Amino acid sequence: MHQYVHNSNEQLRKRGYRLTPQRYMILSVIQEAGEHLSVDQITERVQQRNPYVSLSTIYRTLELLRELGLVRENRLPGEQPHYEPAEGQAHHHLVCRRCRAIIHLDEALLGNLNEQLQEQYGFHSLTLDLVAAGYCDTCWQEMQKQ
Amino acid sequence: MHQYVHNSNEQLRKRGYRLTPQRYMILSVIQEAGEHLSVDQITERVQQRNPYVSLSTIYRTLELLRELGLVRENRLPGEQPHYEPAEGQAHHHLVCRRCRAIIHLDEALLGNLNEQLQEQYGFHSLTLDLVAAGYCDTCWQEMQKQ
DNA sequence: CAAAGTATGTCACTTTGTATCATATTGTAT
DNA sequence: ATACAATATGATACAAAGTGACATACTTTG
Repeated sequence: MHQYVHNSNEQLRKRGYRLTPQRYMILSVIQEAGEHLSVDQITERVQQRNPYVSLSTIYRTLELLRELGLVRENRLPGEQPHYEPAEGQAHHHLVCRRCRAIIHLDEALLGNLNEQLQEQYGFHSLTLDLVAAGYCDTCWQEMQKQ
Repeated sequence: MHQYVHNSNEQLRKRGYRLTPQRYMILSVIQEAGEHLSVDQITERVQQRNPYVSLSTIYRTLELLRELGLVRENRLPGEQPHYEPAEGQAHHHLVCRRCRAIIHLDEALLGNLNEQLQEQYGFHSLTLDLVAAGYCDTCWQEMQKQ
């Protein structure tokens, strides 16, 4: 079992939940994808392994994993929600409001902001997601023409 | 006309759009609310002024204003999308994954990151939205007990 | 005024997400 | 090992959120 799934198992059990085959599949799918996945994509890939996993389970599981901080839920403006493993502490996106291009930014972008916020507000196990929305240069030029 | 709505009018016309009564009402409602509003709340308040404004128009308008960068669309995990005037350059939230409490953070939190990103990636009129998700101290304590 | 471009309202529809509940699985105590 | 409680799933129906198509209306321009 991969470290991420293994660790997820512990997190689940600590809170009285179980790592069922369905949850295992969902975690694996999210872990193995190199990119963030939509509910649709997750469903598709899970059902390739076992077509009888129900949509309810997928929604319930994603909600649970989100609450436990095991998956990160990205909700960029004008996009479906996407899910990815919450392995790092941060994941940042630069988005064009016009063409909707998405650029992933460096995790380390915000320095030690994480620790700062935890201290200042008494929060725990923080993850940071920055959404920077603007116009890419191409779209900007297009817009100026009009 | 308030400065924000006035400026929105210019932005719209520059791109060949009009500030119709419906758009004016929607902008005003968003501007006058001290907090960010859901589609529901916006609809309710707009229809108090004129009950014949249709839902389609509200969705279409929000999408347009978002694309023009006149309203900011916040999509926090486990929350409905919320809208607020995009007057400042940034708006940051600290969210508890368990009780879903939301704390608004200082606009200036990220320093000159805005300018940095614009230069580095050639983006224009950037707005930054940081979502910091974790557990508030109360929830954290609760969770440890189990 | 006429024509073109822009915007709205209505309604049907799709998509996305939720609630309920019977059934199944797992964990715990005896 | 068995019985019981707790947890999890699948199915179905349902609710909520959002979209598309199109006829009508309003503005702008000439």
